Amino acid sequence: MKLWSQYFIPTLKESPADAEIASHKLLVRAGLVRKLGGGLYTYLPLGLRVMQKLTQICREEIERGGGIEVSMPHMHPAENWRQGPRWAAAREIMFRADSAGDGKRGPKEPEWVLGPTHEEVITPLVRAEITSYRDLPKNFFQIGTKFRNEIRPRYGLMRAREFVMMDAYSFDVDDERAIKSYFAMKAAYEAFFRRVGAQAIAVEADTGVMGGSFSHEFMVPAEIGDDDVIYNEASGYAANREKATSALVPPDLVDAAPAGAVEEFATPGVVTIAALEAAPYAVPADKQFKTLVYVGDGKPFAVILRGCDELEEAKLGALGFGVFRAATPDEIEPVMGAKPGSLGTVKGTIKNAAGLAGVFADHAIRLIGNGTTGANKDGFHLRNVNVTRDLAITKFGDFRRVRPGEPDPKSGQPLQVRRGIEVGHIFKLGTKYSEKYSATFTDDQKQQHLMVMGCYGIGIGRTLQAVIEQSHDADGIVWPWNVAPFHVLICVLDPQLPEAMNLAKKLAMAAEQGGADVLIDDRAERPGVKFKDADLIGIPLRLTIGGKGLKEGIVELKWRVQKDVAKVPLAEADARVTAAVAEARAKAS
RNA sequence: CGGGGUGUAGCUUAGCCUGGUAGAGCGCCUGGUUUGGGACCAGGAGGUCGCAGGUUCGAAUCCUGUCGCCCCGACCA
Repeated sequence: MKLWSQYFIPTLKESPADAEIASHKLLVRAGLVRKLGGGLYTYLPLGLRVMQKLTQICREEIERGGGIEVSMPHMHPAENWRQGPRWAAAREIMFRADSAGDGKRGPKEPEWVLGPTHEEVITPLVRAEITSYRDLPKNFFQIGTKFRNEIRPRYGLMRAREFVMMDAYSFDVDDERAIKSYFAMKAAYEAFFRRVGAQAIAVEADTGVMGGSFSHEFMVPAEIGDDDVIYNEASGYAANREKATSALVPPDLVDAAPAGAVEEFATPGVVTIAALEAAPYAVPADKQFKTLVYVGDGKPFAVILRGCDELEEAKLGALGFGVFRAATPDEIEPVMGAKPGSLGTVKGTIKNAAGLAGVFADHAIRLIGNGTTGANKDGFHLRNVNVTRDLAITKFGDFRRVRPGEPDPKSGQPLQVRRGIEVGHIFKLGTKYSEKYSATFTDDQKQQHLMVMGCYGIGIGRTLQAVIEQSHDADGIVWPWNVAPFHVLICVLDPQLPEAMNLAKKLAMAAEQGGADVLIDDRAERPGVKFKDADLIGIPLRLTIGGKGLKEGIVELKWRVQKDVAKVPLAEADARVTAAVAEARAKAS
């Protein structure tokens, strides 16, 4: 039981100037957090209590899913990362943690980094400690602070530089068991989000810099989300935009017959899809081959799409380059023979074909038939271009961005889009890390094998904010029971009356007996202030004790989610409170 | 990192264009009247106008630089 007057809940009437979205405003107004700097937040008592509840529920569910809790350092020797598979890509988001020193030490390579996740720590640990198949599987997890140098922290806790995350790492003897571990974690995530009152859906996702073979993201649908979820309600298909695909190209597609030989024609000044669509050329965008040049691990490569399609850059990750980026015009010309706008991949037209790491074609270009593409000669294009006959293609793949309305790959129904907040992510990693760190075990045939890994993350702070985003009204937060900082708020309107405070404490004890956390508002404030604050901080159950009610012989009982107030005779108050708490707990479990 | 915006009291802000005593509301302190949905009256404290330089008789205001913060883009839990 806490007394408001002796606690610390600094609520605000006005929204802070730097908050844009509802949940961010409420985080600050309800006294949950205060900002230190961009993406850095102090958790005030109320915010901390919610974090602790989220953490405990997370711990329980991950343990139920097979997790074993550990705690790894936040600061890592950079050497661990240099040995790992993603130093080049990951160092971008890492903070160095050098000695503050006196400035006389001279510049050095970073000696330590602040951990953005912990594959680079757990894998060497497991390598050293686990060598036998008898000790597998193992799944280690921790709940703690992560550091990422986000280019743009945003929306309060939504994208922070320092944030609390549950991260877990599974080690298995083979792929099949690893998939089992993966789905055990998926089930644990579903249980976690259900218990904390967040409606999160699992969607297929890109593996990104983590690497690995497949993954799911857990998304909380919200307008302010950073990610697009592509889905079809009926078929159950749901994927992150970066991963989403569609059944645009029928599996039984037969390539159109060539209409004639490839033919060059002059297109002075035409360097865009739109310009080629216009008169006098009049080539529809879906009959154009669009050629983009990227640089992967230092070497250029080409990507071909239909003119009407957009590249989904994240899908290039499937090509296996450590890092990649769009090539600059200066890098393109020496290889292709022309500037962007006149590029193509017709055999024999590429100036230095050997200089390319490959030509990767999106499946959808097969829909083009006799199309048009750049001649690798500024001011010229080629027509009657056919995919199989004419183009130099290393490999086909899915590189285009899907559009709403396209057929869903599961059922052929039209796809839809909605925004979501990514609150969790699970990856089946495979052996990417175990290989680098030689994390092997001996099987019962005395054979050495690489451990098969998975890794898993839940953004605890982000989940907190997602819950608020999903559960609030015009007056404030509406906490789900299981994560509410307190379950019961007893508003004592006349705290100077001893009988009022005595009753409050008696009811508080009854509620606590029933397993509720209780806050008593004993401040010498006017009732209006107390009610406004009560709604703002969103405690699920409110009891009101006033001098007026006491004369009538009643206390009031009100749920945050409901409008109506129940007047409870004093004689029944204990029992009613106990019953209400029991009912809420039962509903929430 | 590219584009846009912004920085004035603990918080929300006016003033800046057109240079001349820095103003309000909330909050805070004192006293009084109030007391069931953010009370009222009286009094009071609190600001080197982000920082540095420049122009000027004079700069919150104009100029340059710099730092912080916010938003849009690429990235992530």
